[in-house]
Amino acid sequence: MQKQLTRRMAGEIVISEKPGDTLKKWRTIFKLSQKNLASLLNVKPSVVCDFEKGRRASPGIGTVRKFVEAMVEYDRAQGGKIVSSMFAKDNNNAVYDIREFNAGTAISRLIKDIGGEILSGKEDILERPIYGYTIVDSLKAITTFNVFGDLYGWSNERAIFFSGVHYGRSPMIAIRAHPVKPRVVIYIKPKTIDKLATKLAEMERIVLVKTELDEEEIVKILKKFN
Amino acid sequence: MQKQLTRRMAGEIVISEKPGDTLKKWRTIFKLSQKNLASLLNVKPSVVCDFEKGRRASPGIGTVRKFVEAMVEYDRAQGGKIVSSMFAKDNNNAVYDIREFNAGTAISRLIKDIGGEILSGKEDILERPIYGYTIVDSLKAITTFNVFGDLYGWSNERAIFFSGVHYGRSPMIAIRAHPVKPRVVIYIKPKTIDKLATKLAEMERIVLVKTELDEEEIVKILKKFN
DNA sequence: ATCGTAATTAACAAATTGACGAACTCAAAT
DNA sequence: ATTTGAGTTCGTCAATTTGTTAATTACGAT
Repeated sequence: MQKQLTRRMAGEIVISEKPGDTLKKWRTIFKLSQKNLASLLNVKPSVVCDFEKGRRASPGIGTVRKFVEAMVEYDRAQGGKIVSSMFAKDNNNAVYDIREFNAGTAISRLIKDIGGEILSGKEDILERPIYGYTIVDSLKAITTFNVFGDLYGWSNERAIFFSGVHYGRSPMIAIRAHPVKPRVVIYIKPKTIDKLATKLAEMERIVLVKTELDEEEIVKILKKFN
Repeated sequence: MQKQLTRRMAGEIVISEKPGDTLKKWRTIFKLSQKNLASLLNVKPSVVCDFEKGRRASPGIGTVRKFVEAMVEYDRAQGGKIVSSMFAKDNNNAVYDIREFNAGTAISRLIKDIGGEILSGKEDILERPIYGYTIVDSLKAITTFNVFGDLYGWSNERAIFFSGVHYGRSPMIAIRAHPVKPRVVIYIKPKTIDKLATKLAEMERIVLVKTELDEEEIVKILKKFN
């Protein structure tokens, strides 16, 4: 479990636009001051600061490893609270399923196969292809920070399924606010549909659909797509 | 999805005992020669080799980032086959089961619990911890291209179970050829054991074991491990 | 107003990286 | 028998990193 986390942290730091910021993020998650962390690493606090501020553009992997391992080891010595909470969070992840298709699939076919009802979307868009989908719990998606980064696979030409939808306002507002838009939004068993939701969908030229199938059934059907 | 993979690759490289070997593992997964990769990176092939061979103890994260991003980007330009196959766990039926442990488990305990018989492996290795296992059908593993990417989960410190083993030559040869090695190889109900298999295991310092339990029973037992 | 703590910045020496190119091994192919 | 391709090894050197010390800023709590 620790090893898994160190890998994830390291990967995140390496790929981050601003490795220093990511480093800092983790340090604060582990509730360490620069001084504390520095002493764990047997270096002066200014070194920690230099890395966080990006003054060293490309630190060595040895440095990164030392940093993440020191933090995880420190937590373990304290009882491993942070690390295990990290994995607890992972279990109630907002993303129920995410997949890419190998070939494009027409939107109309997807809708037909899942027995969807179109709430908004002109016919000319319906034959456009999509290349994947994401199923998210709408509430968790909004409360969990950062999910939006993970919502889109490598193609934005995709469908996003929202479960736990009441009126469908919040998900569409979130999409409206986000710079990258999906082609299709599908509400899973919504209670009712707010007018604003369809209006926003029209403005964004997004196909809005509702279905009465649950997540499990949808995944089963979409397994056939490739 | 690409980003997820780049992070995972980067994390694996950074935390690896031998970053160079891990780098090489990924290069081979992406079916690139050193020359190919070098040209993607606008460097000379010897540079790639130096990193794979670990000439630099602690390469910068910029280097790691360049490497993994170049590979993923290359794959994307080719249609994204490798990356998407990485995420398609379901249609790869060569893998019967794959799991990570939360804590390390001594090799000796694993062997005892599954009633394994040690064919090769010195005592000093038996107390080493492993962090997960993979059960694969040996024939399918070899005929299906790409499995080797999926064989290793998060940790290389793992056991690999092979089912459908005749003499146990091919699986060991495959392991011999692959840059990243498991700690333990377990043959499920082999007919007989070829001498070459044990010899290769010794050369690689891999614990080679056979068991008469079938896949189902093994999974049941390993469920208790965490 | 000042104290203490946390964080930032600058200047600097020693060590290491990142890249090249030339020479080399080892199979496999011509 | 030689050529080609893939990979390895290593001397070299500019650029960068790693770490130190010391000075500076920022900010709550006295």
